[in-house]
Amino acid sequence: MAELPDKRTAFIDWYLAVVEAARLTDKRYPVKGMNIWTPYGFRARRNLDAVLVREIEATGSEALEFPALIPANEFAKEKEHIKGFDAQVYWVTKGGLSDLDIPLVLRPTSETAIYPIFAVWVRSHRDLPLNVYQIVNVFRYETKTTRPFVRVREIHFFEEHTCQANEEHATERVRSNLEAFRKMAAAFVLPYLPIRRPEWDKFPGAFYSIAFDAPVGGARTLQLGSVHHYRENFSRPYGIRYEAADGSQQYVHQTTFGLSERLLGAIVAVHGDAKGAVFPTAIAPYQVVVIPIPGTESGEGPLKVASEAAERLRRHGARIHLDGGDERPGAKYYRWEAAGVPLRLEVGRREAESRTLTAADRLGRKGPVALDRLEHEVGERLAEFDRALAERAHAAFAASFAVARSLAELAGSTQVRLVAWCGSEACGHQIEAAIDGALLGTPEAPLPIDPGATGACIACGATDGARWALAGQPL
RNA sequence: GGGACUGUGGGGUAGCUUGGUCCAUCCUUCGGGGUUCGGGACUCCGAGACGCCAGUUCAAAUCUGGCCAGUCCCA
Repeated sequence: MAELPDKRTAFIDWYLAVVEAARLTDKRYPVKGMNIWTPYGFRARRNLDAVLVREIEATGSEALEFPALIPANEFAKEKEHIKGFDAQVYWVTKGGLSDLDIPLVLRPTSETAIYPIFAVWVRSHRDLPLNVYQIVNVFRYETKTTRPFVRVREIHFFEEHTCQANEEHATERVRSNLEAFRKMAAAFVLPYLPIRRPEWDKFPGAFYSIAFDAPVGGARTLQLGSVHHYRENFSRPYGIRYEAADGSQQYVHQTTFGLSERLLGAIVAVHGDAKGAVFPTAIAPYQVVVIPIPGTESGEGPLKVASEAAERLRRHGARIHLDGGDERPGAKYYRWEAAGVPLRLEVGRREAESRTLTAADRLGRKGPVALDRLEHEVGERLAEFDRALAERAHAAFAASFAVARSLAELAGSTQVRLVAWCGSEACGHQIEAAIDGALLGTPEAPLPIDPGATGACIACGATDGARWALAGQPL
């Protein structure tokens, strides 16, 4: 079996090889940017979605689902939004053999599908807040190279859409989303930084956008998701108004919160190593794989003990796989390590006789597990694995940032850079050119390193209004 | 939108410059047999490909054109 490419020097090749070796998708579907979710990959996706659902519903949001097709005239109502998505929509222009009177857009995101209906639903201040989300597929005609999970044309999309009584409440909703994402990211063991995007890079039609960026090696970053404050930018064109307590008519202020399977890509990119993927237990398709080692003369002992252990753990609620195939044990170890399974339990003659299994976690720690205390000890080892994974990820996170004091210093960056920025678009673009990437924006949370005093804008030298911003190379 | 490059079994490849030695190489994968069995076993048998359509030629994986698909660079 071939070695994986080196993660540090050939990141993209490594990433593609890991996705392939872990068997998360099948990329052979003959439409660009549309991958097949294999049973194993689908399990990961389902676990991921479960976390999203749990955390968003904890904030009082309700699931619903809108249709996938949007009439062209509704799609065109908000000018900035259209400009932003025009070039990447798929059109449905025919029904059977005849042309449609009104062409339909296959949703690239669902504002324009949902908001005409919000206008009907929202009548009174008593209808507010309206917090709903859906998990659906959206379609974007990406022109750049597509990559599994990270840049696809059929996106598995989580989108929350809300209506609030006023700007303050909408700001409050944004905060609540940031907090919900903090909990989601904890389950994924993904360190990230919430960053307010610069004006020219906010969501088309938004008042402002806050994105979650994770460093994934070198100066590269991956946007994990985003939260947007729309103010009245959509409620005006779509006529989403309510009658306030004082009898006046008011436009709602809206927010959205978007996430996708990119999170899975980030989990692979951040945690993966030279052996393949590494899944945190919350997402792992299988949390434990049990491998019986029959041996030549050990009889049925190992097999019986292995299935007993698997059955008990399954009843206990663990996601478990018993690998009873007739490959040699070593081949199975490699396979499940590449697949990112957190914990492996080995059952050979020795284990069967002593009723003590051998556990090996994906980070390389090994030790005995008494069959008597199986559920408890496996639970502890999984928790310990998550802790160690978090520690490793946070160490890498902290090491991913460095201050740059001049534009020249940005060239060839091997870290995400903190730069002093005056806030002007012209300077922003100079910074982007210097790092051959993007000015990600200004942090919305404490920085992972202490950069000291801001000083002067790295591009124009102005000291007035200069603040810390982040620059990197988005994947 | 402009340009460059690339398409060979399920995956990765050799062959292409200079057409014939190719009913296409090697690794992997898959099916079957035997020996094995605590970190990717060995061996034997078998399966599986020249992106599509035209053209040039006695002869095309190889040359030409168009199409399709993909990759990279520039806007």
